[in-house]
Amino acid sequence: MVNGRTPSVKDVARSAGVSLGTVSNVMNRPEVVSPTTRERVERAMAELGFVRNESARQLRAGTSRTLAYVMLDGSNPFFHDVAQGIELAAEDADLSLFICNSNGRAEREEVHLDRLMQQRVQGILITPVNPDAPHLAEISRRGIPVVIVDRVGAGGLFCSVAVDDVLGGRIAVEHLAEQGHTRVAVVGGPESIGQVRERVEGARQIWSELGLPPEDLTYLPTAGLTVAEGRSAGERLAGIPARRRPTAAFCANDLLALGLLQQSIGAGLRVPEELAIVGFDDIEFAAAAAVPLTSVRQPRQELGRAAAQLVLDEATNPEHVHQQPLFVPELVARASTVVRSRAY
Amino acid sequence: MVNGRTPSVKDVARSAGVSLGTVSNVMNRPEVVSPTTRERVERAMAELGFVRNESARQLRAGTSRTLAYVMLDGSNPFFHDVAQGIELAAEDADLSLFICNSNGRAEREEVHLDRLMQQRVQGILITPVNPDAPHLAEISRRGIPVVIVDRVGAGGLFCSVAVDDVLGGRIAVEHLAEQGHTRVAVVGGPESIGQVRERVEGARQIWSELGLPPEDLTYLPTAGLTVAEGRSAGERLAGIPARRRPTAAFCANDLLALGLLQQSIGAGLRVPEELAIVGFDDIEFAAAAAVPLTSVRQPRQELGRAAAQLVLDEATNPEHVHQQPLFVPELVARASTVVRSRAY
DNA sequence: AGGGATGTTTGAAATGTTTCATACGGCGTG
DNA sequence: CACGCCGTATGAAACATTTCAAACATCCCT
Repeated sequence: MVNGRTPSVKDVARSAGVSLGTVSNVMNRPEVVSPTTRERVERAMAELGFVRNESARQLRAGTSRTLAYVMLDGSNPFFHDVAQGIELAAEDADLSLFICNSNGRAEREEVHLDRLMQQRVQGILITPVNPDAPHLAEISRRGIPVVIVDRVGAGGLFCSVAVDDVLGGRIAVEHLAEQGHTRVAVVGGPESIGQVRERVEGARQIWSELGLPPEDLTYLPTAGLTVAEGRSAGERLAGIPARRRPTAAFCANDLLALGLLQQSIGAGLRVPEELAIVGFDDIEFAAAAAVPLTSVRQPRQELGRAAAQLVLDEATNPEHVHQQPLFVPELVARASTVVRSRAY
Repeated sequence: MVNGRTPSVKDVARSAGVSLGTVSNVMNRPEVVSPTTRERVERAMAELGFVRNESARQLRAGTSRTLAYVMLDGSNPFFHDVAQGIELAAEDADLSLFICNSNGRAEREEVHLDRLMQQRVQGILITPVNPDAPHLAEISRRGIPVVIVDRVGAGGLFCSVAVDDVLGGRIAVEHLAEQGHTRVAVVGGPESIGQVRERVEGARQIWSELGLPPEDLTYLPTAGLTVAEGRSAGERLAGIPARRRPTAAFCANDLLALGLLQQSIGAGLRVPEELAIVGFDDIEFAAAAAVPLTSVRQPRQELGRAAAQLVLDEATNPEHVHQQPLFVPELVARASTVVRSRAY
């Protein structure tokens, strides 16, 4: 604090009457320095208000102490739950977590990845706009561990942690069929989003396996996975004549489902009696909706935690081999599909 | 890429047949280098796959290119909207944003702040557990700009950006009184949270100014600002005999309000006829609830953006003076307080 | 007394940038 | 032809750490 400049190891060394190396040892290998000098150095640090300069440390040591997560959609609580899981794992490993948000835009994603490379982060977790984008492979080739979250990376190039989205679509629609529904809407889009494609695919699979006519599974495309899009899908649904209208809807995520739910109730439809609704992700607000939402649960935090562990393994274990664990989704039935007396 | 090591300016210089300084100039002052050499250098960079080492840059230049936001509660979408506003401002200034989450725990907050100091971030935005904590002042004294978000910093030590919480409490309860309610519950806690104290205070103020008897304003304390706590408050509310039970509730934030709404509807109460509900923050899920929630709106993104601008001003403008702008909250009336025919 | 062995401290080198004073090379002018 | 000027390019120093071989001190053992 002497002359405005923030003190460096050199200042601490001078003030404690030891050499540079000793100060460094106090910070990094306290066991090799004698208790008395260690204490002297520590006192000097406290007096001067010394704060280690992480840039210098990293430059010399060559290793950074941060992970990064690039999430796909900051307005979807699902991704924050994933981030929370990553954060917990990072905390255990004494690392910081840098959180970025691409908002679904490839060019934002690339800007963030560029910066992260410049920072030489230890590893990158990402829910990518497009898991096949060449820059991801490029980063990995450079030796920075990359783990894909909530998607399966193509060709085994990366580790990835995901839920079986096809299976998720299957169990959602199977549940609706079990409830006796024979006309079902599938709501989601755009199809450029892999998760959407697979969930819809799962719905179609089970529908045909159940021997139900394909024309009774109506696909309602949306321009995004937001509450507003859900409402708009609801309007389109309401426009279908009642006798042909689906009696149930499977939405590709919970935001859509919440929007659909709100619009339908507002339009006077009873849920689930006139329209049953299933979402996907099981975010906290699904259970908290006024008609609690049936949803396909992903283990959100666990997904993040597992991904973080993989990235750390890749960063530290020379014998690391890429893995692509698939979690099994689970249907959580609530009032939006089950008439009151039978719920729980 | 030659021998595994990532290439440095030196490698680029050698490969392009120029000196170190020239390569640096290409990156930092392209206008002083002749077009032909510039192009040669750029080609070399591309060929080698050069990525600038930010640690080294920062060490030498003394200035980092990141801001940080330490948020109070990662599970509340409100703070993510604030973060989004900060991010937009950071993007304009070509800075990265480091997002941390203290989860309301002072010791986590301190760990994060420590790390941020070590990184020598350009500025810190924070919604603190306790705005009077001495370490905040200490950081500021060291020359790192600190801006308090969503609270007013004590004693004008920092810049801060907030909404007038007392006023927010006033307009919420005034609105309920206008709707004819004469028994109102105020739901929120713990009182260690400043925002809660002030919102409750505002409610009390207007209640007494309206000449209503204090015993008809029931304070229902909660242990946190979560959906679950809102449900629990709902149970306690339902336990009050109908003729003494409040006919309206003002919740200290939207998560509480959503929980209360859900519990009440589940218990068969009609909203708003039997129980009117007002929340605070106006998060996106407030409007999306099955009974859209009346809420006191905070300009969430704007809050973040303004805070970022203040921190940047403090970081770059030597004549900076601390400011504490207070935004004016605004009541957004929806169906949870206004009977259908009158809503909008 | 000599010789390890052990435990602690030292000092210099190295990390990858940016900065800045200096050198260089033409070119127009006097 | 010498001079000064201007646009470019150079190279060494500086930034704050970590690392590591070497020096030093102490003690024990023969």
